[in-house]
Amino acid sequence: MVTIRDIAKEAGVSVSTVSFAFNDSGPVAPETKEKIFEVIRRLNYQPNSAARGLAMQKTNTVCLYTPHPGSAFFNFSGNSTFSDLLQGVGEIIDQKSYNLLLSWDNAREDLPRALRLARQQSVDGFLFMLPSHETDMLEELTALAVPFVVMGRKEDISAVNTVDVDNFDAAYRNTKHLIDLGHSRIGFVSPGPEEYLVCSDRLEGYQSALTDNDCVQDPALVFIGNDRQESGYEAATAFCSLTTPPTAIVAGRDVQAIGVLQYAREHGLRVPQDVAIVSFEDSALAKEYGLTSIRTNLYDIGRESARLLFQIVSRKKQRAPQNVILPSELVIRTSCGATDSTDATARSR
Amino acid sequence: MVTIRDIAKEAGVSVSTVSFAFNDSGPVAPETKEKIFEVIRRLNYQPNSAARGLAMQKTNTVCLYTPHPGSAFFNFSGNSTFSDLLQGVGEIIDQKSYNLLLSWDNAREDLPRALRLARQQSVDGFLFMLPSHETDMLEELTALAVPFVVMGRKEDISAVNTVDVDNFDAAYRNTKHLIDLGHSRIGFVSPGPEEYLVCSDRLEGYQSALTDNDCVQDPALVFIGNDRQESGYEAATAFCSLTTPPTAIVAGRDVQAIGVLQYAREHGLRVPQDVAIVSFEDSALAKEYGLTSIRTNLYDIGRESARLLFQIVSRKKQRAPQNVILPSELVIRTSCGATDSTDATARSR
DNA sequence: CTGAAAGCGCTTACAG
DNA sequence: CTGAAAGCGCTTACAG
Repeated sequence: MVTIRDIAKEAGVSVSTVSFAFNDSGPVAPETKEKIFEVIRRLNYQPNSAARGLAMQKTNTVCLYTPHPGSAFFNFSGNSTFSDLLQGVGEIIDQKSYNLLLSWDNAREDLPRALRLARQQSVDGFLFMLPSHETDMLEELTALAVPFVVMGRKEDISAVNTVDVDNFDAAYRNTKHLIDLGHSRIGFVSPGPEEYLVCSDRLEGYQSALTDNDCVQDPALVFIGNDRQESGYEAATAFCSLTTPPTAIVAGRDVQAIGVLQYAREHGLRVPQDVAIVSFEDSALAKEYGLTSIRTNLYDIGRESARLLFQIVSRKKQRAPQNVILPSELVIRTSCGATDSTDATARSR
Repeated sequence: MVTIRDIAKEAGVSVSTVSFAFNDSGPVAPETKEKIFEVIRRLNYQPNSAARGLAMQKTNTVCLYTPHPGSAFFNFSGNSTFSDLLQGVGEIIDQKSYNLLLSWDNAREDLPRALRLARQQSVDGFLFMLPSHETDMLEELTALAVPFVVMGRKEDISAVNTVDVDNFDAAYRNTKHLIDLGHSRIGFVSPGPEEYLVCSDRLEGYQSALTDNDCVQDPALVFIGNDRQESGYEAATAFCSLTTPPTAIVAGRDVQAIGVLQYAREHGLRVPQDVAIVSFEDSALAKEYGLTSIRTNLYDIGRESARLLFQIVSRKKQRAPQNVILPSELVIRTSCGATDSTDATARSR
């Protein structure tokens, strides 16, 4: 491989001059600079990143830390989760010309991978996509003064940087919206297992809205779903087998809402007249099926997290951690009955 | 951060001895070693990766190079593509304790990102997930003697290392299977745009099977679909509006097959009696819906590619490139009519 | 504007 | 078995 010395020799200048020219970090005479760049281009020179990193104490790469790729969480919010998130993160990474290290925990190892990477100074910062708390790790990272931001939790561990949509609030608003439309018996489909913060937050938001508005809190009206359309269908089946079925359903994610719609269609239930539906995500599906849904975009979370991380990385001195709450927007369509609705099921496909 | 000198000082030995002990790369007296490790543990020492990389000329990271995260290709084979692939790659990466750099092309830059990374010696090798040929880049990489393997193409550019399932063969067998069952008018739903090798290979396999067996080749029987269930539904709609609809359909991917099933159910067509269906992927969906499908697992491709890459990376001298073709298996279920079929639509949900 | 030199934190012959 | 020293390829004060 071609090194800076090769360039210096070929251009007849010193190594430092080449460095100054290449990085535009020192005064170099125009003609000298020109000559140097001619050689650089001719030899396809690129500075060795390890050498540069060592000298500058900087890697130019950030680590996106996720649960194991095979885990359910990885694909958590439906089809596009991770790729949406990645797109948001990638946009900023691109912009900054950084590298992205993708890492996850390895059961075989004692030391969390992120900690090792931090101690090795392999990356300049971390973006965490954590299914649950890992307080110890985050504390050590803080102690080491390694920049990081946690994505997708609303917990006010105000000691760390976080970016999230307020899932509690989103669920609260979703539910409240149905209540305002006159519903009081409302079913809830959890987007996934309760261990996930997203899920418990949404559940709690739903419950609080009910409580605050003196509505029934029936455990039979809560169904733990997953990322498959089927789970929405199953939830609807369960709800409708009750003596008093709910008149409205809060689906934890758009695919589940589709499952509910399917059930409704197959069983001659009109939406929203017989059952009103609201959902989360506002994915392409929501648009297609006329679902009222709350926009909780992982793309935004990815982008804002990355932005925040770069802010921290580039700051010299420590600052108080930031807790970014992304606005979520209730997008009203036909499935909830708030508009002078054409029947949503009629849209079929 | 704690350096090797800190350890040496604290343990009262030289820096080289610490290095020998830590890496088990030289003779160290047992007591010395013990003392050293005590200090290492106490101070949470991990060698600086840039320094180590510079000294050893090795980064311990490989790059998974993909189209831009936002691109359609990224999510190409349906829901789980990338995460499946990643799981396969991740498994091997974990095993080798390597790092994974995720990279993609940036429209704003002239130089392909992979080339820059290679020249910078930022990674030890590449895993390419390319939608199309990038011959120039691959050639320079070869010239630079940078190890890489290309995933997901069957082109016999035998000059580079590749890993793929034989999509042509898979489509051929899928189609032949239907022909053997007595069908001669067979529709084909492309899994995506024809520019993608996967798609053109599958299309050609389908066409060859028809030609070899004297079946009709009707352009109206080829529908270009995408990664959505709807495209299967639309294909079925198009096919059934023909004067002579096909009696069997080769769906380019499982979700499309589901779309076809849905159409069949809604229009009272029995599967496989009225229309037989075969598909690709053998995803969880195929199992659930009793689809006959060809197993073309991206998990396998990821795993085998990573394995091959590590083989190359660890080899000292260059060897002739390998072209790995992964076996694909035709999994017969009820949708094709080969078994004494219970009606596949009856399974509904 | 330019260059010689120290230093980033490791590894690895080479002596002892 | 142990240590002093060179070297990996950069950057960056410091002199000139």
